[in-house]
Amino acid sequence: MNSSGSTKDRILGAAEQLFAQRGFDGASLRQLTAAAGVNLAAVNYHFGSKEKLVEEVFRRRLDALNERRLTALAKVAGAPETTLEDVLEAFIRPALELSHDDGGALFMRVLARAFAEHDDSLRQFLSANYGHVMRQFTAEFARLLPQLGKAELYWRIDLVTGALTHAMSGFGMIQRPKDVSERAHREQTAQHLIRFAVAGLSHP
Amino acid sequence: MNSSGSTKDRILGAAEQLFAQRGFDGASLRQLTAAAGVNLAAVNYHFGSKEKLVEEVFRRRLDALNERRLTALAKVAGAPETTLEDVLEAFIRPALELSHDDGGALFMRVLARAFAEHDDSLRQFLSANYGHVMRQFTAEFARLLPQLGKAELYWRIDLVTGALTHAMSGFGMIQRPKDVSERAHREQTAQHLIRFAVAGLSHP
DNA sequence: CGTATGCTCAAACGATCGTTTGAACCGGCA
DNA sequence: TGCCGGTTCAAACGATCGTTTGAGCATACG
Repeated sequence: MNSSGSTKDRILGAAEQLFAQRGFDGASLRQLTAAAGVNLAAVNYHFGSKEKLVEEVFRRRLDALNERRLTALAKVAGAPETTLEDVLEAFIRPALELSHDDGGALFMRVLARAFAEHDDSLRQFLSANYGHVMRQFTAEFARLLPQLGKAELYWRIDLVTGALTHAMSGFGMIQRPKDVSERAHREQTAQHLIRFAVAGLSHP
Repeated sequence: MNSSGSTKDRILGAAEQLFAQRGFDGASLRQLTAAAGVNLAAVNYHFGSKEKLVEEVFRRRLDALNERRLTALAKVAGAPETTLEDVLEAFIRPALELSHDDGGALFMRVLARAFAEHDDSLRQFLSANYGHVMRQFTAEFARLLPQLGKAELYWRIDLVTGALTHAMSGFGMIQRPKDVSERAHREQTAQHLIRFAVAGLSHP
């Protein structure tokens, strides 16, 4: 049972963990409030409903993540010397750094679940609030890969997105060996993902 | 309401559709049996429990899919003239053909959900029954990519798997244009996936 | 001090879940 | 015809779900 921070924060932390573990439907408010060490009614009091709580779990992480992504992108977008690697770094590194924050790694699993669940209201919420981020990155990819048709570019971005989502949500078998520091492992992971994405985007 | 075939088949068909649509937890037996046009108690009578029904949904499709994958792999495995494309064809084409069977496309979504849901008993079932397929493909990839270390190879296979799962479950934006025949679109899709996977696996 | 406000609490609400029950129905065989 | 194993049926079971209620508590302000 978590007992630090405000009631709202304790609920959000426990929600992140249980949503990653059992899904949005699978995690009940009773399990969740018990894990957070708060009363059952606290969720509806502070968030209004379970669905609003789900949205708040996303908002808390995605606001920070996407701001960092767009900041990094703005530093390289449009510049003549910018490479594909630069843009991919702007997209990938903020996510890997988030994975290092406490609870951040769990959130990537929650995010992957959101992709898998075809819940319409959740997808609408994500698209409405964060769709512009993907659009900006796509525009920069299009600039750097002028030889690709629109359909071809979308295909490749779609496949790269799938690979990154899969990898960053930790479903894969890749785990940090004990003799590698966390910082070094993150660097290795970034290199793997970026080189893979470059190959997938720019192959002939 | 579906009203063709045996009760068991009607249940399996409706289950595939509703599991893809709302997830394993999200689809209730009451919705499911209503869609199949059978009595609520029929699921427990024919399958024993909801969990066993889930396993049977997987078994029905995966037995056929993996048999075709292994047959195709056996035709090229170990041969000196075999290319990476050949092995990837053996892996990808049976899945794309399955997507064409009635209900098969839905099943790929169900499969993607199984990846996203971290339900232990389901993962154990899949690993125990179909783990050998991935192992055989991995061995052949290792033979064709001798320059890659074990860790590097696993990384790349993991990323490619994520991309293919994502793409084949139809989460992406790629849809068949109206002026392209279904057969031609499947061929285009196969080419996209295979070229992408080759680039991701064999980049320098 | 008194009271207003924000929050927590145990308890209950109606709905829905997976599962079980026992009777009804059905075709084939003695 | 009469019975019998396999199947379907409506109904009910206890459990659990998200949500609501109203009393109780604490802190701050007049």
